[in-house]
Amino acid sequence: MSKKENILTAALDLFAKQGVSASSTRAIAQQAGVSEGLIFRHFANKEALLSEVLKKGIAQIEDRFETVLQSEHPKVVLKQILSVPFQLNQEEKTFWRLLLCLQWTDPEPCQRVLAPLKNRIEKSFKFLDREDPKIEAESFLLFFKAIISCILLETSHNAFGMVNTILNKFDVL
Amino acid sequence: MSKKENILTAALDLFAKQGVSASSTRAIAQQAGVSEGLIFRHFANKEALLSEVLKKGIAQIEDRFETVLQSEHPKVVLKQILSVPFQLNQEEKTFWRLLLCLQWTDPEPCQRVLAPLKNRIEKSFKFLDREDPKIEAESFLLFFKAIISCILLETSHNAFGMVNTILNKFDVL
Amino acid sequence: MSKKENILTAALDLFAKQGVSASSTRAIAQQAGVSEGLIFRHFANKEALLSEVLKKGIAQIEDRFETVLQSEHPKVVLKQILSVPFQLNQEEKTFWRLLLCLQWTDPEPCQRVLAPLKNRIEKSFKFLDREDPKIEAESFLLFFKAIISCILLETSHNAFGMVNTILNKFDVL
Amino acid sequence: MSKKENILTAALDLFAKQGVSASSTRAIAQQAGVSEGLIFRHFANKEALLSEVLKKGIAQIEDRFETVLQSEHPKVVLKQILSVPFQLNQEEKTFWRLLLCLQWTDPEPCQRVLAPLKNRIEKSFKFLDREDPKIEAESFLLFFKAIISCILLETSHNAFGMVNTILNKFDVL
DNA sequence: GATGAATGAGGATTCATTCAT
DNA sequence: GATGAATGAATCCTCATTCAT
Repeated sequence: MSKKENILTAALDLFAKQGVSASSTRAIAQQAGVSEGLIFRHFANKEALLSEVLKKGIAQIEDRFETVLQSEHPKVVLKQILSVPFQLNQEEKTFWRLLLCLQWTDPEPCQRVLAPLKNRIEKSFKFLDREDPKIEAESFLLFFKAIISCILLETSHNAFGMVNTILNKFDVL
Repeated sequence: MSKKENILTAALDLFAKQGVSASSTRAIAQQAGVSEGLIFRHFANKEALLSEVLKKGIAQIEDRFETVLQSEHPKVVLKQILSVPFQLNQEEKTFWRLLLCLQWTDPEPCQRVLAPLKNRIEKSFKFLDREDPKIEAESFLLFFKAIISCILLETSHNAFGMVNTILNKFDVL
Repeated sequence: MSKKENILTAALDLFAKQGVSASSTRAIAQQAGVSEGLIFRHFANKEALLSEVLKKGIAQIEDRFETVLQSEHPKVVLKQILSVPFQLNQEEKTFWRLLLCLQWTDPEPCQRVLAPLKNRIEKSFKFLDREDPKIEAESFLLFFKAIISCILLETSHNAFGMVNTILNKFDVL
Repeated sequence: MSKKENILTAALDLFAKQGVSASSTRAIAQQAGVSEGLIFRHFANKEALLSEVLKKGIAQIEDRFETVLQSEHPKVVLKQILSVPFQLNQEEKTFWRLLLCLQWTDPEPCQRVLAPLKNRIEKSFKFLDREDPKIEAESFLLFFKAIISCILLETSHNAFGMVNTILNKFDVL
């Protein structure tokens, strides 16, 4: 792994764990095993570093969805979506944590990630001829975000049970 | 309003808007119209200030729930709970934002606030003789949090519609 | 004890223990059981407080010497002088500590206290017809200071033995 | 001279002149011709800076004694020891001032420096078959400290005369 | 006489960032 | 590409001191 990648990884990790402004460039450099100066050779400033972290993470998330959302069957798609939170690897989890934590300061990245998903969900509910597919979709997406939060925060022991309950209530099983 | 209260208000505001570590005591003092030193005459340090902000906010939230959860009717209770996000005044909104933003660093305060609510929800679903009231309750609570997030982040234009959808799906209308 | 005296006592104590600049007026007020503002009602500022502490302590020391230096016999006088370090009460010890600690910043108070003593010692050695009474006196005074330091710092277990050795060497037994 | 050494020199100087807590890091930086931040890149904190100042100074003092205490003759050794205060260069003087000033807050460094000296003195008096070499040694050491203080504080015009008087009284000429 | 709220300057320390090498 | 020394502004916090009560 190149040093630049080390920096990106360390930054993601610390940003997600402690928040952006609580993560000093010094701490990032240390965790990356790199001199502090090097950060600024690769990235114009801390903000640019955050941008690259986000860019990289968003790409990863889009990959994940691409592999998962290949079915044409609307119910399968919806089930697949709610299975995503259980398939995340460590890096993806960390990145989602960053997205969700960051949204209170800057909601844009999180929305950017969720926008295509929302379209896809809405399309699925339209396919299923629901009365109000827009609201169904919004609610479903809300739950998607909530389940990820729940898993990342380890709020519940039974996230999987909740997903089934919800799928049932949304009648997509 | 006493200067101490000014400080608490300004701190809540900035903490919620920018996060705790991005809110300098100087900025808090400025917004409170107070000298920076005064903060540390009233609070041992920034952390203690945060603690008091949380304490005050939690008390307010508990008040809100107390007035709202007086019905004995389980369905009424559940409906009332999901109506809370729409009744919040500005200060309550700000405090919820702080709680939800903070949970990624320190989940305890948010959990402390939600714990009694969860019990109440579970009791309601038991009353309603649901098959698995625990999971129902957890899912319902998840939505509660999600709806508040949604309102605070202004993610959707139709939070109210979603609440109705959810209430419907949970069969509590 | 009046509050003003409380302040003086607390100030002496802290000044002697931690040095003047390391002793905050807040700490002094606390230890005196008094509000911080009161210090500045009784003393113009911290420096004036120090002055009064010194004034009071110097008076005490002068009292001590007055009672001790009444003999006309030169050898008795010299022995009496070296007995003083063993007769100090707690407050006097504390004040000597302040004097000796302070002398590295401001040697004047210590010198003011020792000047009359030096004259007395010199007179005694003149009485004893020593060859160079001035030097004898200076050396003797040096020992006096050193013995007090030694007792206050608890550097030796046998300060008393040292005094006898010295008295012997100065041939005043 | 490297900037780190500049800082150490400036710190020694100010610590010795004004005491540790009265010497601000800003003042140290100014006198060292260096930014305040640099102090904390080289030393963890003010206390660590003091530690290094002490470490460096103690090494210098040990050097001084090593070159001076080479004789086997006990009387020569004792004379040499009392000659040390007159041979100190400016930096050594400053450091002794720090040691002696500091001992009222933290006696350890001064004792650490004097401990080996005390042993050496005691050994010398044993060689000379004195009745009570331990007490002789302690008294002699007391005088050594006192003479240094006297020179640093410029209390007397005739420190040299005193040393001869004492050497005489201790019968080591 | 006494308090406690209040201040603004200054305390140590950390920050993001630059630069010579 | 990579380092580590260096900076100055900003951090949280403490200081001596003032003032209304």
